[in-house]
Amino acid sequence: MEMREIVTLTRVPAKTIRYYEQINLLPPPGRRQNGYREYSKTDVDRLRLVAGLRRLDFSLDEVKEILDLRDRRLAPCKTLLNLLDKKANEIRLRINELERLDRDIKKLRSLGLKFPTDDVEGKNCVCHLVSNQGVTTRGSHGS
Amino acid sequence: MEMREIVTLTRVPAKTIRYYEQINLLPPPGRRQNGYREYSKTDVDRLRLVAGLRRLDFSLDEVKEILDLRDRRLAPCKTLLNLLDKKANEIRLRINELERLDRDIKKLRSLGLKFPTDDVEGKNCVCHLVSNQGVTTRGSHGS
DNA sequence: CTACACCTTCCAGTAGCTGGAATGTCAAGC
DNA sequence: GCTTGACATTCCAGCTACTGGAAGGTGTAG
Repeated sequence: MEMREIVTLTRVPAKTIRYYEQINLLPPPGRRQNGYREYSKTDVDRLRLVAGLRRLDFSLDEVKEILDLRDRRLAPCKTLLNLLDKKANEIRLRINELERLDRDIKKLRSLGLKFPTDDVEGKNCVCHLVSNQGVTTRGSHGS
Repeated sequence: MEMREIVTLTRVPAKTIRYYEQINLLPPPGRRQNGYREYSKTDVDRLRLVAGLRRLDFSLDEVKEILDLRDRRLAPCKTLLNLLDKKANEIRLRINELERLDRDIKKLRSLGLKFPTDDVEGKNCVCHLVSNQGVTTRGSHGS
C-alpha cells in the first residue's frame, strides 16, 4: 500500500511518518520503481502501536524502548504495564501541579479585582501581585 | 548590582536572564568597564514580573504583550486580569485532557493485567490494546 | 497540453531554555 | 609573581516532536 493508505489507516500525517522513519522508529519501507514508499501490513501494525503510545503521552524515546523490546521478542507487555503505571503517576503529578496553578491564578484574580485597574505605577495592581508571587521574605516559612 | 545579585534576588538563572535580554524581553543593561552587566532596581522589578508570569504559565509572547502594555503605560492590569481568566480556562482544559488520559491508561492497565504478559505475538497483549486504542471501526459512534 | 493531486528530498523553524567550549576578570593565598 | 577558583563574557549546538515550505518528479483526467 502507498502513503495515502497508511495515512488514512493510522491517521498519522505523512510528514510524521517520514519523520519517524528518519529517526529509525520505523524501518525504511520498500520502494516502487518511481521511488514512492510501499508499506506492508506489518508497517501499519507498528505505526499503530506508535500512534497508540503517543496518544497515551509516551515520549518517542519510551516508544522506541517498547518497540526495541518487541523487536527482540522480550515480552514488551510486562514492561508496558509498568510504563503505564509510571505514566499514570506522572500524569497525576502534572494534574496536581496544574490544579495548584489554577488555585493560584484564581486567588490572584480575586485579589486583583479589588484593585483599581489603571494603577500602572503604584503597588495596588495585579501586576505587583504577580511580581511578588512566590517571593518569600527571608525567614518566613511557606504556607 | 551585578549578575550574581539579580540571580539570587529573582531566582532566575543567569543563562535565562541573558536569553531574555537576547529576545528583547529585558532591555540591555548597563556595562562596567570590564564588560560585566550592571543591573538596576528597575531591571529587578521587570524580571520579577516576567518570572511571576512564567510561573503562572504565560508564554513569553504573552509576557511580552503585558510588558509592552506596561511600557506604554496602558494599564496592563486590566489586560492581565483578562489573561488570567483565559489562562485559568486553558489550564482547566488541560486538566480535563490529562484526566481523560489518566482514565484511559488505568483502563488499559486493568484490561492488560488480565492477559498473559509474555504473549508477544498474539492479540492478547496490552500492546495490542494500545495499538487499537482510539481506532473506531467504520460506522461506530464515539462514546 | 494542462491542471491537479500526490509523491519525493532537504532545509528551516517552532518554545524556552540549557549545556558546553573558549576566553576574560577578579580576589585570595603562597 | 603565580596559581587557583569563582565568576563573567560570547557564541554555538541541542533538546522535543513535529510542521511548513521550496523545488522538483509522477500519475491521471480532461
